[in-house]
Amino acid sequence: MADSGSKVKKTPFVSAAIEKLRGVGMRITSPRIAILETLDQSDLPLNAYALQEAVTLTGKKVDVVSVYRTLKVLRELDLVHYVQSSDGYLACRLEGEHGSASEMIVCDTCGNVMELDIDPCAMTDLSEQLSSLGFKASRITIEVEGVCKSCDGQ
Amino acid sequence: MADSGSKVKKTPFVSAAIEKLRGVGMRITSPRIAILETLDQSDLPLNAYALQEAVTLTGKKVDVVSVYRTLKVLRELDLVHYVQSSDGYLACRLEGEHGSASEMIVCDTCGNVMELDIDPCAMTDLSEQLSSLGFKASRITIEVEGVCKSCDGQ
DNA sequence: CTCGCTGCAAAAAATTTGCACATTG
DNA sequence: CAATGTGCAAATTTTTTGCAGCGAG
Repeated sequence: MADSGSKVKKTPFVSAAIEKLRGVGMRITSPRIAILETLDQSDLPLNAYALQEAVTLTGKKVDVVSVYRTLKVLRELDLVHYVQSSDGYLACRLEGEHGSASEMIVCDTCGNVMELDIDPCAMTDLSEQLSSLGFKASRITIEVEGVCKSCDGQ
Repeated sequence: MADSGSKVKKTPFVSAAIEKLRGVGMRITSPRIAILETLDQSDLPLNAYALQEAVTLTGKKVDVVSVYRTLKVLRELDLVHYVQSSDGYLACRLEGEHGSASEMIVCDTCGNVMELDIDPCAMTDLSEQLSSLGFKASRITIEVEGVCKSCDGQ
């Protein structure tokens, strides 16, 4: 019984993640589903302990160790992004579009993170410089900190 | 006596850093100089313990605690960049040019890091999207992982 | 059934804090 | 001299590891 809330229909992120896990031959377990769902419902990046706590609030229970192990897997599958400035992981909802690239803007005030949908490989100035250096990029991370529109008017 | 090696003339990075520290009213102490010089001579990013070890190799001695405290200061003054993929700090040699922006390419093979000299605020695609979102950026970090030219031919 | 995943206990590593003493400016 | 910064000890926090038992496929 690795069913989270029984016949709750999964969100796009969770179903995609499950597919991806299955595709790689990993098992779909209840702790993993709980973690995916919790990540999916969080606006803010969560680190291992915060994630465990958040899962606990939903009534389920996961060991921090499993959170660590699961986060490691999710990161490898590009299902979550690590957000440096918030020290936490965020569900990657644009998954599949830009491969292992992540571009996000993080509001220092409200902490909200928004993924950008620029393809970094297509960013003229950047890719130009990369190719002139003969550098073969395999992963690009762009993190912009600042103040978002709604927080701007204080 | 906060003189590192007596009358050794400081490299641009170290002198600039000292100036910046002085400008903010911070003291120029020997542990700090040792840390700055060690960072300056390292091609690879160093974390607190690696940095302490590296300083020790030069004959000087610093407590890890001081390394942590100093790194914190240097980070605040934008004198070092944190490199996510290597989990370490790197002397910021392009300092002053792009303010609190950092763009670097990290070779997964040799670990070398090179700073790019693109001004992210001028990256057309990026700044366009930021302004259309009404986001006021205060710090931009771009990290590109991949394989550098010299490592490419294996 | 079997192998992967989980929880628990515990070890190891990383980071922080308090405080007396040393040093810089 | 008066802050500031340093080292040392120790507390905390974070992350990793080993292993027996459960559960997904």
